[in-house]
Amino acid sequence: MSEKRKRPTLQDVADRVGVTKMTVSRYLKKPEQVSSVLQEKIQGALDELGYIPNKVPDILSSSKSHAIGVLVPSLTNQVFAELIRGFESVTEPAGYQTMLAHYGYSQSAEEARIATLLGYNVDGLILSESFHTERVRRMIKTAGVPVIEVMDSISPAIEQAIGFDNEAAAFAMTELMIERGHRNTVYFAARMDARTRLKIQGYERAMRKHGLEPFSLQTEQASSFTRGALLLRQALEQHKDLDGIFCTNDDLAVGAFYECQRQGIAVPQQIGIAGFHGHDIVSAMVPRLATVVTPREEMGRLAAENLLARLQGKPVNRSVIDLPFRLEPGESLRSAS
Amino acid sequence: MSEKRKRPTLQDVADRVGVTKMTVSRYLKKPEQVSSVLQEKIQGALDELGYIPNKVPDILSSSKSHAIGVLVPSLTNQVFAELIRGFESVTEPAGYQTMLAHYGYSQSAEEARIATLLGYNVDGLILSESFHTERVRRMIKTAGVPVIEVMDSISPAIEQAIGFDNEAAAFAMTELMIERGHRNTVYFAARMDARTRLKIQGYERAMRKHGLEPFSLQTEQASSFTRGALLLRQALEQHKDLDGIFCTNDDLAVGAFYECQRQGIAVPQQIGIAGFHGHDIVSAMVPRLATVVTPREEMGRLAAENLLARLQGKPVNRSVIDLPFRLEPGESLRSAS
DNA sequence: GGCGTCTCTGTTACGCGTAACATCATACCG
DNA sequence: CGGTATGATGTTACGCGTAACAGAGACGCC
Repeated sequence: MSEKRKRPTLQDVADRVGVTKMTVSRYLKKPEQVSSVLQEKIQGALDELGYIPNKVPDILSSSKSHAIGVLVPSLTNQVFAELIRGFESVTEPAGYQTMLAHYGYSQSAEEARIATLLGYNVDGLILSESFHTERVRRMIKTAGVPVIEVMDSISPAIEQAIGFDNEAAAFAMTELMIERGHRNTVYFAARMDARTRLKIQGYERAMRKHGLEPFSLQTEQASSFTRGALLLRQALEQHKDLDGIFCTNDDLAVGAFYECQRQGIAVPQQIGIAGFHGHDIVSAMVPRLATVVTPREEMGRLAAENLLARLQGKPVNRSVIDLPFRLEPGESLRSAS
Repeated sequence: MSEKRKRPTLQDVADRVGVTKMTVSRYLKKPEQVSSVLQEKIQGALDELGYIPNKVPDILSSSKSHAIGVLVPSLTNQVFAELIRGFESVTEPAGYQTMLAHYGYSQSAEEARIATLLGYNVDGLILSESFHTERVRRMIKTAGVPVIEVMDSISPAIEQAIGFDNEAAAFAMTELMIERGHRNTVYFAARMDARTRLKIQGYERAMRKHGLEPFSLQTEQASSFTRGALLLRQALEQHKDLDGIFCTNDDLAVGAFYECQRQGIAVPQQIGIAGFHGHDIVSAMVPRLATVVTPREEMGRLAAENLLARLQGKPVNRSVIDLPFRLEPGESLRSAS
């Protein structure tokens, strides 16, 4: 019973039928090229042995793996789950397998993950970051695989970027808050990555434009509901006149809102709250929170479509695709005056 | 410029140094086995050419890919993101790459994904389901890779299961609700998978034990905050005496709670609410919701540790590992009388 | 009957990193 | 100095699916 039975190969199937493995291989790819007598016999042998196709030899000789490497900073962040869902809605029907890796917002980890993915001969790469080390750029160039950067419409891209304008989005929301009378708005940031810095820039630009003093609270920790509550308590201590908070993502905003509830602070009368991304929760809760709705799934879909096109040899037509965002005022900002 | 420069191979590096590729291969694995003169030269050539290690030939000849296939029904469900985080916290330091695939709760899709993953010669599989088609069982047996099923401590496992007892967890929470005076509790279910059915069984067993009539609302849709609100409206129409709802996961519970807020229904005085899993949000919100806290990350970690042990040839010591869950009463149930 | 054409199957070679074994030079020993 | 141990490098073969080409038989056409 314990003979280590090896997984059957094409040769095993061929031997059983009495043909060469080439004929079996043909049957698997284009059954009509094989005589009908053999078709049946081969299918029978495949079933009996339980043959499982092995892609590895073909990857070795053709260097095409039909797998795409997707790098995200974090999986527990809903944004990236939705991005991946959009991406796979295109790649999966096209027969591409996703190799997912995450790097915890660390550039050196990103570098290592890219090397690993290229070691499996992925046909293409999706990166969720717009700033990369020289080594990363070099590896990608050497490997010669198409790459798309998502999440930000930053130029110049390595080859192609698909995203939205984080700076402009933060600027627009900040202006909306000011317009609604939240002039002493504090920015809540977590996980200081490149995108967060862009958002802070947008926030600061809007504040300064209106003659206001920007003030941001930053933490290296990951964002979470709990973190939002902590930041709110911290902000109340440091900034007595506080009348608004703009959070780098919805989690912080939701957490901050709950803390307001606990402290008996009226939202939006005393403090206005805005988040970022437009996840399901901010529109489900009472009150609905203001947020910047970003095109997560569409980014994923477009990235997949463009990558597949390039795998078919089509050239990059637009090196930067800037998708629109949308301001959702919700009920957590004061009424327009 | 457009000469299609191929990715450098070990041979290219070797040629540049004037040795055979075997020497370069040795340098990469055990540098001390190569003379110090060559060490420098080889490193220089590696850097110059930007050599990227290629795992595929080795996978072909050794059938070891150092990759593990992880199958989850859905990525946007936070539960699985946390499971994967726990899993990778062990596999990543051990040098294993995760190949993630999801199957949208469809058995035929699961079958196809498993075949694809085995096509890449993954060294092991993690499945998030405890019920499988005969073909799936056969494929796994034929491929001869170790498999671990997570999310439920169901026996018999294909080989090994690591999870918790969904039926008992639902039973326990239902009893707690009854004890707290929520005797007309309705069960909210979504995505009718095997685990949901087990939870419903636990709920029904508890209700019947106390002479109460079970009543569950089910939808094939994915669960979400919005869905929880819809189900609450539906429940109020169909069940006038309703004084409690127990949701198959936290998302539904949170959504149902917000709908109570909108309708001016007092929680927990009029309706008690309980969720399932213990995500961050239910303990951050006001009031904190009752929930069953499940060991998501630990399941992932344990699954990884056990799988790695088996890849090193250790036998399965416990075929079913039953992890504890914990009832968190929160503030959304009436006080103990 | 001879020739081209078509259909089906077989043959050969390829991709590339590494285990296992072979070889060679040097060092060390009694 | 013969013999053996040691270290460094080279040689060979392997894994397995598939592209490209080759061959064989059947058929049709003039």
